[in-house]
Amino acid sequence: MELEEAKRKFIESWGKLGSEWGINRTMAQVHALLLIAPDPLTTEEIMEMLSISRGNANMTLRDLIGWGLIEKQHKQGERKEYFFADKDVWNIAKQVAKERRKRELEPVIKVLDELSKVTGDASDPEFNTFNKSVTDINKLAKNVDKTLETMLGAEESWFWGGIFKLFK
Amino acid sequence: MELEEAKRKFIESWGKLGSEWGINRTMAQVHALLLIAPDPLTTEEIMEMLSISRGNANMTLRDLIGWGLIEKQHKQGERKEYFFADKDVWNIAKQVAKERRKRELEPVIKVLDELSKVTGDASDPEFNTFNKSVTDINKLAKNVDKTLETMLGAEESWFWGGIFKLFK
DNA sequence: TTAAACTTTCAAAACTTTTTGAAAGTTTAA
DNA sequence: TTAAACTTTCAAAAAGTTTTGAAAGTTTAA
Repeated sequence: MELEEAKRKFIESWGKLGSEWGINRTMAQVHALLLIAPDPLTTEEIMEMLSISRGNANMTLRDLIGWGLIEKQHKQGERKEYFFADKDVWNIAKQVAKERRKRELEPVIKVLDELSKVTGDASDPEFNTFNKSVTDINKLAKNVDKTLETMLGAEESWFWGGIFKLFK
Repeated sequence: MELEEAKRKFIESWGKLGSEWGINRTMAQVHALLLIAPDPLTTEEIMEMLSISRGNANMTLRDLIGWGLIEKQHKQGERKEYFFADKDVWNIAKQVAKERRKRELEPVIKVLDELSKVTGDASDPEFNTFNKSVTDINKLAKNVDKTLETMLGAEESWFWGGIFKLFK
């Protein structure tokens, strides 16, 4: 396979993966483009390379900055803004996990805590089934939350070394 | 909060979480409904309780079976089919992780392996940046894959006990 | 067999999300 | 100041996804 084709394929695959994980396709594609770009790119270049509109490019770039995945760079003497991606894969994974934890896991835990408090007749199967499921899911969610917290605070070394060894 | 309200809230939250994670809202809601139902439910009951159409209910139930999250049950002397959810939260998590690994992670690793093979001029920054990113992501993806494999084969005990303790 | 009871399918409709592009806003050099 | 260079916004359009419901298919009891 030739480099240009490989780049296209990479951008396409990253986009598809993103959309399967609830991150919009364009956002993932712009991220992919910046990941393989040796130098920072301008909005103009990104629009052109992915055939997307100015508005779309702008919004997507802002979102990516919000996720902590890319940064702006000013080049002295230039008016344009340049964008570049953090290329450290461990940072990327950490950043995404951190954001999703905050945006999704935390609100769910809040609801589950409330629902765990509901009281009822211990001889009512409706109540018992509800209570058991909610309590169990709450435990799992909190466990995942704590695990993430610990992992996000950790250094990358153990990760690259392979967590999986711990579970053998 | 009163039980009926709590049930509604649980179904709603589970649905929202599902849609944020690329599982469709109705599917997650039907799953939630079955999770808190003490006894198996018929298609008819599910349609009614969630105000969805027969076609939608049928499709969703089949999908949930495909994900290994619910099962059919025949009641002797009855024509209707009853559905119930596996209530073991660890099984649910395992099942979802297993499916997503198969459906999403595996295809990505396949593409990354191909892209890692692309050769080029070691003095070309375009090639170098591409190669470094692809190789790193490939390593991460394989690491995650192996970790999942190990976790999925493991018993639940260490999970409920808290993985995070291992990383302190 | 038959027909009632139930399940499945699928094209069209409803809904949701994403994208566009023109207009408004902002910044900067002169 | 001014105007050129650039960024941001947002309502409307396009694209994508989910849902509906009627029709077709299947199973079973008699």
